[in-house]
Amino acid sequence: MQPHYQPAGIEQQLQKEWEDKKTFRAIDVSSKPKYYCLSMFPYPSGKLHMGHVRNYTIGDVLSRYHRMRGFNVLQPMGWDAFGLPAENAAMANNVPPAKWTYDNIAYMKKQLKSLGFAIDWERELATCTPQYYRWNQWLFLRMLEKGIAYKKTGTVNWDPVDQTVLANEQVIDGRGWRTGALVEKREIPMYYLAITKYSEELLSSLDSLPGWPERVKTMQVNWIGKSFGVRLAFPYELNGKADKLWVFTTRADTVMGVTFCAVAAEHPLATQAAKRDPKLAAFVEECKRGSVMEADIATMEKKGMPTGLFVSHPLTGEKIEVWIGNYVLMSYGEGAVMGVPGHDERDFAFAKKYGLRIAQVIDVEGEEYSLDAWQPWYADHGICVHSGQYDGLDFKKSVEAIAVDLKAKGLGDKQVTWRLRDWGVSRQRYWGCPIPIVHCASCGDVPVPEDQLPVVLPEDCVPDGSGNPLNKRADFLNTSCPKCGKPAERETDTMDTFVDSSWYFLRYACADQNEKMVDERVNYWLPVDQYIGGIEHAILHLLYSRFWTKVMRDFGLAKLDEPFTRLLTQGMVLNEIFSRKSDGARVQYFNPADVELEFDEQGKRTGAKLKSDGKPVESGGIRTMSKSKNNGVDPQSLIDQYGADTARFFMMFTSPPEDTLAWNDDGVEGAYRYLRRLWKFAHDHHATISSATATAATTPAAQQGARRELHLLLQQANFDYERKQFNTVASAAMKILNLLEDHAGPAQGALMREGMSILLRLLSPIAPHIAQTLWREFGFGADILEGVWPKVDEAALLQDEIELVVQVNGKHRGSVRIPSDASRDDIERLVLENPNVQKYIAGQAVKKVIVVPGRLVNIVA
RNA sequence: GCCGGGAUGGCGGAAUUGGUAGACGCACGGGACUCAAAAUCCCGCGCCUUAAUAAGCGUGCCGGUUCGAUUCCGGCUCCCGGCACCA
Repeated sequence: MQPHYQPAGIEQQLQKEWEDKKTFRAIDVSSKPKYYCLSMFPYPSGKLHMGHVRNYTIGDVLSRYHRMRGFNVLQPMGWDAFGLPAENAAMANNVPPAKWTYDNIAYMKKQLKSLGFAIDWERELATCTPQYYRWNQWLFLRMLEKGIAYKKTGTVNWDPVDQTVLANEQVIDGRGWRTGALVEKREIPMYYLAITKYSEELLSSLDSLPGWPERVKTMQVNWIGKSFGVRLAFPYELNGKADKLWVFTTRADTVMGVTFCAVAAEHPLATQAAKRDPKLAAFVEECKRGSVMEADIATMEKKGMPTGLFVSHPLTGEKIEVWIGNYVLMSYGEGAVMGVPGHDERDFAFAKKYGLRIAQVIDVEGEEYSLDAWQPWYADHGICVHSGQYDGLDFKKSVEAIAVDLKAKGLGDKQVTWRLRDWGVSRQRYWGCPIPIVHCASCGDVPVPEDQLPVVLPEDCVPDGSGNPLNKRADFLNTSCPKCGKPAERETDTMDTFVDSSWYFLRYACADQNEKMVDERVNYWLPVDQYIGGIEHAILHLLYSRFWTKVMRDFGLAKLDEPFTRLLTQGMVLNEIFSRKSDGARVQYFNPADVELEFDEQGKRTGAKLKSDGKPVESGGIRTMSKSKNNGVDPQSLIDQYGADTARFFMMFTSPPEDTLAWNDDGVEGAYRYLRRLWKFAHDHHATISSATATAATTPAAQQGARRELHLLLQQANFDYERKQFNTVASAAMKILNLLEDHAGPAQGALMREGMSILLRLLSPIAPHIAQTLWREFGFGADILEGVWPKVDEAALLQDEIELVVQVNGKHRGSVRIPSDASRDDIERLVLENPNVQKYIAGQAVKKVIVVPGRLVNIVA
């Protein structure tokens, strides 16, 4: 045995052995219970980042732990390989996205292997290969047949200079990222998937997921946003024609307080009004500027203009003026809202700004209404006032009565609405899955017949930032109409990459299946028993995957209602952002590795400067690691310097999996030191440990305390493995080594051997290379993965005497040793006799004695 | 702005979920070993008064419930994630 810990050698050797023996190949059927452990697949951005290392180490710990617990484990890996960054890299380096992507995959795969993950690489997939994305196309066409996929117009960010559609990420402060031009909204035809048809089930089946974090389920519930309200109409007459302006409200009880209506700039009424008035036309144009992002719209200054058009209040007949409002979204509800400034904060601000009438129609007992300033209670449910026949009714009753009256007039009814919108999947981009549609002058939009799939994406295009290069590719573009045979053009939009990631977990079950999208093996492996990924995916990816799974179920492709039984949402890995404003407006970002921090004597931060020039840099907060802010940390140097086990052990030890982690590698040395100490201990006591035999019955009295400690630590580690709190598992492993070091020696061989065998197995999921190597060195067995998981010896935990904490009036005042079988009366007597207790009671009458068995006694005086 | 989450020593975090706050580790200080350094080992390490013992304060802030609150409730502050075309 080597006297010193040399991770590079043992790690490479074991990784090769695992590969040669196909140790982690998942068997499609087994008598063992199956455990499908899946980490979210990476986007091949170039190199692994810290978030990947964290994510895949958590997944690997769970996979190895369950394997040792007797499960048939599947842990696959693949590549979410389509996406925008490949096009950006292509523009920057003049390399086709395909080459860039495949090169990155090769490099990152090597990195993953060097971390020793127990992955079944035979099931690897990449979403940019036709073997994968042909099934996106196939299912899309089936959705089209069933009406789940359909076409309508949608709003996009438009860069007027580059003449191209921009992603939200490419809009910075309302301007195109490359041109700096003011971004415009533009309406274009797109394909949508009718996820809203599944709203009810997506909401209700969250209850069937006890293995999901409550916070994720809450976010999904709010996102789906089921609300009960009333859809109502304001009749009007325009150019001699009668029509109705429809709105939706969850606060029909406030309808008597309507003093205006507001419509979106894209609303037909706004369009008509703009034709009559150039000022309105200019305002409509202004509203159409800016990004389509909800966060931008919600925080921008609320502006409006009156159209001059009046509608009638559906209940009172009062004339109500229609405004155009920049805050009204065409894509939500009816594209129009009723304005109740008395009881809606946004409407209140709007009315104040434009001098519109504000009317109180709801009263809350004990509160005073004033028109001067908004009070939060104005938005509360209360009793109707100044509302004619509805006066005195509460929220529920007034909504009911108002809905009945509206219905009688044919001007509205109760309605359930959802915040969830249908999923727009068209992207005006090259590096994605082609939408399998042909546009024919005579037949219109014609689906590509199944036997002509896949529509293959040419892999040699280099985008230049001005639109989709597929539009310039004659060999892709030109085809013949599948219906009439005449020349026609292919659709050049590609699919949202969320489509690719919405079903890859099903494909892993049968990645070698080339005749079908999936086969019967999905019904063995699915649902995923444990899914692990970043909390940033709590809504979109997880919701789309749930939807897509339900569609596949309804098409008879898989027998499952939900794809992921248990979900672990890993916290983000953050790092500080350092920047400096250089000449002009451009901000320059510096990697934290190149920045030196300054501290005062108390260790408080006083400043930061760039190492290269010694001049100060500004801190821009602590955010998720990203290329654009240059605050990423490359994990490779960590692996190269310390080895995979140290990187893995440190990552697990430094923080619980679900916590946000502000990056700091100060503890890496400690993790490495621990593994070195473990190796040295194993080396120094090799003979003692190898030759000893242990049974509980033969533990000498002097060692019983240590053995009790050992089994308590095992108990805690088992508990923490089950609740997935791996930082304290690592901590238990450290405590066990501390314990063994305190009890080392030939006379304690049995204890050392038992302790070492427990320690190695506990450590094995986290630091598999060193655990496996030492396992063999001691002759515990050929493969620790086949070892039986250690069991707590309950007999070892028993003790004759226990220590009880003593409190007087809730304050800690010492402790007493008592026999572990002492009765309540005995305890009270012993404690009250205690001199220290007597001192603090100081003659006062004892009112109450609280005994928490095995823990403490509190004397209330 | 809306939705979700978080805040505990100089730092990462622990406290088996209402019962000894600060386990384990990092950093730091002191010592041993060494010609010296590294590595290693030993001791100390929340704040405050104290020579020590001992006491008081202390889990972002304000208030509440309780014999007892990091944990439960109400109200704030700051930070992080998401907001439908980053993935």
